[in-house]
Amino acid sequence: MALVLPDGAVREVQGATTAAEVAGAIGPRLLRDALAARVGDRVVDLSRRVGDVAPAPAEGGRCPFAILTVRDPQGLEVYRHTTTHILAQAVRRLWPGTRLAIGPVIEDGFYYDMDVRDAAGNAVRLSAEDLPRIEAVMADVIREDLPVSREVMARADARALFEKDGEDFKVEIVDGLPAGAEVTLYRQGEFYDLCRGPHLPSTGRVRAFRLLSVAGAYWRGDERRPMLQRVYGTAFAGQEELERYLWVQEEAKRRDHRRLGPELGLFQLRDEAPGFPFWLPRGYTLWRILENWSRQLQEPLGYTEVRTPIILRSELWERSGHWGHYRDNMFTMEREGERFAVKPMNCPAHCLLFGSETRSYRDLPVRFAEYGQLARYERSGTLHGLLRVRSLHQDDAHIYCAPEQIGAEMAGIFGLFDRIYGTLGMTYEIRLATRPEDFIGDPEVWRKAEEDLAAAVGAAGRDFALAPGEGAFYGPKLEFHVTDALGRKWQCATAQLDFNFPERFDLSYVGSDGQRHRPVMIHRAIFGSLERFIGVLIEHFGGAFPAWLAPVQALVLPIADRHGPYADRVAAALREAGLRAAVDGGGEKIGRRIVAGRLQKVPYMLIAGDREAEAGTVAVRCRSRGDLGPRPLEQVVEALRAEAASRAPAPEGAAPRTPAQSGTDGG
RNA sequence: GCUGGCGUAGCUCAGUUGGCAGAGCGCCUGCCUUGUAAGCAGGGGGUCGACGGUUCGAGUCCGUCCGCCAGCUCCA
Repeated sequence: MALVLPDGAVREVQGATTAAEVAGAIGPRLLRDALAARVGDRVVDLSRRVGDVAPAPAEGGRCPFAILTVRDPQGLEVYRHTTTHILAQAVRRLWPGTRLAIGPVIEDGFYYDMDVRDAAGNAVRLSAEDLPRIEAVMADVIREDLPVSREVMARADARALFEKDGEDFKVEIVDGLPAGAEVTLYRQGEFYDLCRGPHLPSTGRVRAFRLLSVAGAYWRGDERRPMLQRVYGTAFAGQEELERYLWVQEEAKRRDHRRLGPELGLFQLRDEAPGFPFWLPRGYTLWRILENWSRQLQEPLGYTEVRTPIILRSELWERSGHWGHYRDNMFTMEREGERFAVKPMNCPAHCLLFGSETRSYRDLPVRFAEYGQLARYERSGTLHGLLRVRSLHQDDAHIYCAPEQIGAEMAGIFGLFDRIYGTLGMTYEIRLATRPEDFIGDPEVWRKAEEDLAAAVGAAGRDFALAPGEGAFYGPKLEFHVTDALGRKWQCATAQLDFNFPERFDLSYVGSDGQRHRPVMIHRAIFGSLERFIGVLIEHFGGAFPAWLAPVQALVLPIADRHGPYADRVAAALREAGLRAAVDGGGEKIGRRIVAGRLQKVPYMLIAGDREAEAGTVAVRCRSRGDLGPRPLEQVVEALRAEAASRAPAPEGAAPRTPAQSGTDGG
């Protein structure tokens, strides 16, 4: 058969040749680095014979083939997967009564869920202090360089084996495998595990790993089933990559918006109102800047802003379907024998507004924007700073349009997304979330909506991943997952196509043919919720906002008391130009007040002493570049005004400087 | 919501076998009148998350509740 290598070269081999032999034939160095192989689109062990794993039509035909190393994402996955087995093996060596559940690879690492028990069968509670011990045993396993072998078993034999071992979870997994599935076992030394594979050729290939944490996790995610212990870990190609990853984790902790927010005077989270943030003047300044920016971008595009009631009668929610499909997430109340609910979404109210007058095709699209407050009940355990709250304000809009206008509207929405995320220096990935189990409407209509959304993404020249079953109950969603400066992903923006609400609210417009037609509805939010978005921005910028976003853009520091009046004049001149300025005239020495300003991450400090007051200048100190020396006041005001107006990124950029970066490849 | 951990001054945290509630930073006052990463001195500040119990005596032990953190689950 003919293998087509990634560089396009074709290699003729016998079907009985193993992937490892192919690697060896290509080069000894490749064989040394080889972790697994990709044959067709299957990732397989190096020990597999290519003829056994090639896709069926490959008989005599051409089959794509690649040797995977730790540099390939799929190779790294195999590498981490074997590391999970090494983890399980180590835990077993320490606590022989341990029963294993599942140990998958996840983004950036892996975990293994286990019921840890000692030889006598007593449950063992792991803590962070146990991790180094486990790591030491894992290092032993790696040092022993145990060959990893794959065995195909009859389902009944596998079941019997795990039953004999008391591995109840594995038995349950075997029983749940689909009828025709091949049951495979992977062995390394004394350890074996039910596993689909593939795996590294031997345990000695793992170079750098670290166990990160231990936490409880329910078997199969079901709180009625046993709580297992989940050990999280990660593995990288080498020590340097591992260190870099750990550094990013540390940096993420330093940037935690729950710490920075109160520290920078942005918001408070208080016991008095769990999930409902309190916004302080500086945080609310940031909020208003974002909200007004959003308005400013949307008004020219024909959006009209509305405001609808926060509490509405249950009949509305019954009509929209929320009562049946979203009630668990709503705050409800009863008065005079009637049920009410705080709105968790604006769409039903907007539908009432759309339907309140006769609409002509000439009026379409109608675009209602709203920044009003929503409330969603979230279970107490899910609350998390600003990223998961019960009070949220979306930069929401509902577009009512004719079916043939969907493409153009979606293009307009993509334009807004690019404008906003581009300005903030964030990229995004798109996921198409399709029909959930609990849905309203006609499956055929759903299918059409999903197709339309996919087409819209294609028309924008973008790619998407599928998120099956994760759509809203009324329609499929495009989710925009933005990547922040630390490479973490957050779901913020969303665009949803909805044929159901127009139906339920019997919405119509009069077409050019004089007939009534059903409009299509697009739900969309760009920031998502202001709360979450500000939380993400705080972590993205580490609190060091670019000048246009900074709640205080310039802090004026008089050297001595006698410079107070001049400092006030400087601040007044800045405010006159629409800039946000504050004066720190406290009795501390200048060095002390500079430290305070730095801790508040103010972009510019303007120092005013005798020389400056005399010459009408200020000594400019920039957050990233330090002391820039004296500049004429008018020049400083103008430069700062221009910087803010352009929404320029912070001079130092949002990307963190890492120990691994020498400054040449800063992202 | 579930499992585990935690809750002491505005913040970060000490507080021994149950025996007079502490430190650093911040805050206030005074001195200094300040020149680019923390000047000196003094002072105020606590229902030890809430409620109940055990005890001569509870920050400390027990119970219930509330909140926070991690994970599960869920999602903007």
